[in-house]
Amino acid sequence: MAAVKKSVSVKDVARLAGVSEQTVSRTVHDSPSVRPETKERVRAAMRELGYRPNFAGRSLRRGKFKTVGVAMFNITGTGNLDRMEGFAAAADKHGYAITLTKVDGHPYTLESASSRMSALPVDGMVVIMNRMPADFGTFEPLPGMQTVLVTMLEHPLCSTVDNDQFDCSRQVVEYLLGQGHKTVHFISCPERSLSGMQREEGWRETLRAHGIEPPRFIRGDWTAQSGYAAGQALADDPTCTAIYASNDAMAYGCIRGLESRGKRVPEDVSVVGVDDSLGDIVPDRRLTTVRFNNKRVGMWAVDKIAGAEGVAPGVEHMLIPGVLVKGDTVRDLR
Amino acid sequence: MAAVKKSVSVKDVARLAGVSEQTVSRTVHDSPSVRPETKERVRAAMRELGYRPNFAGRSLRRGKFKTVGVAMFNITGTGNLDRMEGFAAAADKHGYAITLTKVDGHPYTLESASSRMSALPVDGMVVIMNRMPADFGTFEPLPGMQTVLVTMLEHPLCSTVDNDQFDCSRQVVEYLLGQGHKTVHFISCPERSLSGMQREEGWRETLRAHGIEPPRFIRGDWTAQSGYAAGQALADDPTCTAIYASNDAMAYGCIRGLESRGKRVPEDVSVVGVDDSLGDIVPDRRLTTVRFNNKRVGMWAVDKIAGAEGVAPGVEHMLIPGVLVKGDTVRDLR
DNA sequence: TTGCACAATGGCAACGTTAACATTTGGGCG
DNA sequence: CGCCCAAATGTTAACGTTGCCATTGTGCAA
Repeated sequence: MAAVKKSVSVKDVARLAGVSEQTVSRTVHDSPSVRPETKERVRAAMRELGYRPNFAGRSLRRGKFKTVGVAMFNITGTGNLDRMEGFAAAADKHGYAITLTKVDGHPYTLESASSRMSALPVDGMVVIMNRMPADFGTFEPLPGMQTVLVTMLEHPLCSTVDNDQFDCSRQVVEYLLGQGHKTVHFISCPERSLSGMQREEGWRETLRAHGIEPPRFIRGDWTAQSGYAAGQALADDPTCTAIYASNDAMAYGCIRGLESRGKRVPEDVSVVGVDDSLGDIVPDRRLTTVRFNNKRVGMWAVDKIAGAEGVAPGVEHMLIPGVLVKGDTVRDLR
Repeated sequence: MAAVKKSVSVKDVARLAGVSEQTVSRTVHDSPSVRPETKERVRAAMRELGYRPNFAGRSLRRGKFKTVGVAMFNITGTGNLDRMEGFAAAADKHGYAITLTKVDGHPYTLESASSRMSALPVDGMVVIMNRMPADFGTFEPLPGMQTVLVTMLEHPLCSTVDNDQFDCSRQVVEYLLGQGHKTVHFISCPERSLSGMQREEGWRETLRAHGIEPPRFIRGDWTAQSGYAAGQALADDPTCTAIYASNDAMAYGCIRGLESRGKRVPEDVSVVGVDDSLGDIVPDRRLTTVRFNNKRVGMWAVDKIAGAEGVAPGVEHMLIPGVLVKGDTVRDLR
């Protein structure tokens, strides 16, 4: 029969097995200094009572939680699922767990994420930044709580990791220029998006680095509808032979918008997106796009915390490049 | 200066503020029986030392963790992000946190999810089931650990919650029949998917309930490519005036496949999908589809655990219906 | 036979917090 | 002036685990 007591402790197991609490503890940790037959007796007692180690007692004793906290201002967001996959994979590897917390974005500060985490059982924390927190410059992580920010911006006190948005734009623009296009038009995104702004900057800077003055760009809102409108607007521009859209949805919308005005892709205009999110959704085309490795971003963040294991860890900044995936929406003009 | 000691405890604060540890504890919990000026003195000490309550000590004392564990076999999956949004929202409401764990799917058993959670600081757990676990019938939740399964199947010992997949198909089929279609063709999904199988069953049963023998259906693989092939195959079938696809990607692929064979949607054939996932991705169409409320599914699961608060909670089964979203891909034949 | 090394196990204390109970203090009232 | 009550604060113990050190038992060499 199961025990009546709420929770079974080492003490109960010890009593039943006729050994000391210490021997039970040693058995739990499979210490070599317990005789096999004793171990078996203890294990039998554990099974009979349904013993499972109490996390609180254990971490109180050890002073470690073996858990990494993840603070998100928005749970729903492109790439978050892959990042979580990375968090979970890295945590698993180190025997850690992940504690997830939604942080209210009013105000949008690192401080609010940090204080939200402070009373939770975590050894370190990861903050996913979508926008620019008001206190980014002045924020100090909690003492003893290693804090990793998921952002392309560098922080003096916190390690950071993110997709390399700037490099993403560089790859796209240089690829298109390499195909003989004289310039690259751009469909941007809402200004509040940090990663989008970095893509925009990468586009502009790369063109300039090749001596090309960036043309006027269109600001979309991430949706295919806005890409569609942009495509229609750009269809009449004779200088426009290549379009780079901030994400795949806008790129696809743009293609349809161009087609609605009689332009063909890629024969008349080349189009490139970002995210590689349409592979299973658009059946008759293979969009040229950039695939990020968000899982790796997530793994890096958790590795940084769980892998440190007491070593005083320095602040590091990691950028993970995306991969250009060539589809059938770009034409070689050469 | 910050303290040199690793962690600051109530004892340190008490010493600095010149009060007892108990008074510090009372201040932390804002007890009315501490004089305001004393409280202020204690708070000043806490600030100076950078005190933050130790989770392990607290839950050891209380015997509660205020945390719900979520076990997933696959992190990446349609709707998981929305479900997590729901988990986090409900947890927040009750002052709980969420601990996320990836469970190895070999073997794919509830037991492995359960034992993975058993040593973590959680008061209850949620398991997201994508497939049928080998031990579904025999599984017993850990004593004292309330377990909620996210699945449409009912379990004798665990509460369950999920989208109502059966009702989803019923809504779609009855809507199409109501528009005057004589039958509804179906594009299914891989057999291992529980929710997909339930959609298939709902399609079949609803047709039969209307005295219609279900036509042969095509098994897709969730991708637009498979939907495209299905659309091409169905284009030549004169009895096919309405197609119901197991998800939006296949529905969209199907539309393009039909169009590639000269059929127009909805003039010649009506098409309906499931998930409402293409709203921001397909610019020039509004697919008729079913929108599920995964956030509500997630909230229900966590509410069930965090809202119970010691009350011995009965086993409940909850199905959350989706909403049919009417787009422009269905024609009224009447 | 004694001494010694080593294997196996036990006793104790401490981690940080807080519920329950105990004590002190001050004020009002007869 | 003494009594009692309530407000404010203090003391103690316990939650479950495990590191450290002590103790016991066993076999072997001297």
